[in-house]
Amino acid sequence: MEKKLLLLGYLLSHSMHGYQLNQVLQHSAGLPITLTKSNAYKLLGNMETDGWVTYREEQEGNRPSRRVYTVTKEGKAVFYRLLRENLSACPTPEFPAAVGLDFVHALPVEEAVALLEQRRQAVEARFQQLDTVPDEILQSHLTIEYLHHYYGSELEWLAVIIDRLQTKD
Amino acid sequence: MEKKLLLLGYLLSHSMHGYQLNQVLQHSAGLPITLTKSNAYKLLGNMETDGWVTYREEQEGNRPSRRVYTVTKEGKAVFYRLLRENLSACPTPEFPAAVGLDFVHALPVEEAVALLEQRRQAVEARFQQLDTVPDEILQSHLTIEYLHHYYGSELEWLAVIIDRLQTKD
DNA sequence: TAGAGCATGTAATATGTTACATGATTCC
DNA sequence: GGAATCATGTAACATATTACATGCTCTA
Repeated sequence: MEKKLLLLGYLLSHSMHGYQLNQVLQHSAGLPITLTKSNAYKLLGNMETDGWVTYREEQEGNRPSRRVYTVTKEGKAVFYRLLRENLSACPTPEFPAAVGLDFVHALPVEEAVALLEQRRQAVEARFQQLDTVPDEILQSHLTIEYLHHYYGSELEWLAVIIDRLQTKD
Repeated sequence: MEKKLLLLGYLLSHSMHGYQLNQVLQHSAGLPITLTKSNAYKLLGNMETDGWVTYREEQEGNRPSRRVYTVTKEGKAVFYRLLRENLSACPTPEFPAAVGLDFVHALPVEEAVALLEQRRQAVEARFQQLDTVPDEILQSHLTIEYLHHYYGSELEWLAVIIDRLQTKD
């Protein structure tokens, strides 16, 4: 449902066609969930069947025709319902990256440290990327600020853990 | 794959049957990913087919017989491969709960604040739960420490945001 | 004797990813 | 002339959840 909430939210502020949406989704590294191209198309199709959105066929010159989606009245109602649910509850986050942590001790300390150091760099890269987002965009996009905050605290934590592993050695 | 890594990791330290595993999974609120009962059974079945684990049928008294799973040599090799991958890379976390943040402004400020306040309490509850885990368990379970750290920083952030929304009013 | 616990699973459904298909247009 | 871009999607597969089925045992 969160993916539909995301789509409805975007479409409410600007009517868009699928391709355009995908560009938004791909180029912003600041998304809190994954949404792939083909899945976005499928979800748009589903929401259209359910009457949450409608589209009008549009064509610019001889370009392939495209479907510009607009949220219907029912869709808008659904959006508000989903939004309220999403804000008040706390759908549990998934941290696949944390699964290995419980088993670090299965590896020799130096190797574990080296691997985590690699990870630190990967996280650092993502953090930097979010760091370059201009302030005026940050203000209207709380999720980016959220992720920025998350990756920052992640980096701190990783440093602590790496350090702890090393000094225990 | 992370779920299989999780299962292999658990089974390497103690051979277990499915039911026992599920008890571990359910009662520890400190898991970084979701793993439901029927999915665990299915994954065990798959891993058995792939030769990563074997089981021996066991029976206590007249209780329903159970399958005690043990990791094979191949399974162990897979475990180490998955563990190295998991530690060095950083599979992106999913934050379904953050999706709504970008759209808070679609609601009247007071309502948004009230909803987020509700969320804060939900997060607080989870945090408290992790907070009661005794230190000796924390030490051998980095993921719990990880989640504890995460929910803590989440609470701080929520407080800041709620405050910001209110004072902008 | 009724209900909770033990122990396994299946069937139906939902959700999501990957790779592929199409065919025009624009840019180099 | 060839590659990238525009724009849509489908088919096959992978993954996961929900609800249900079974049948025994132990406890109140």
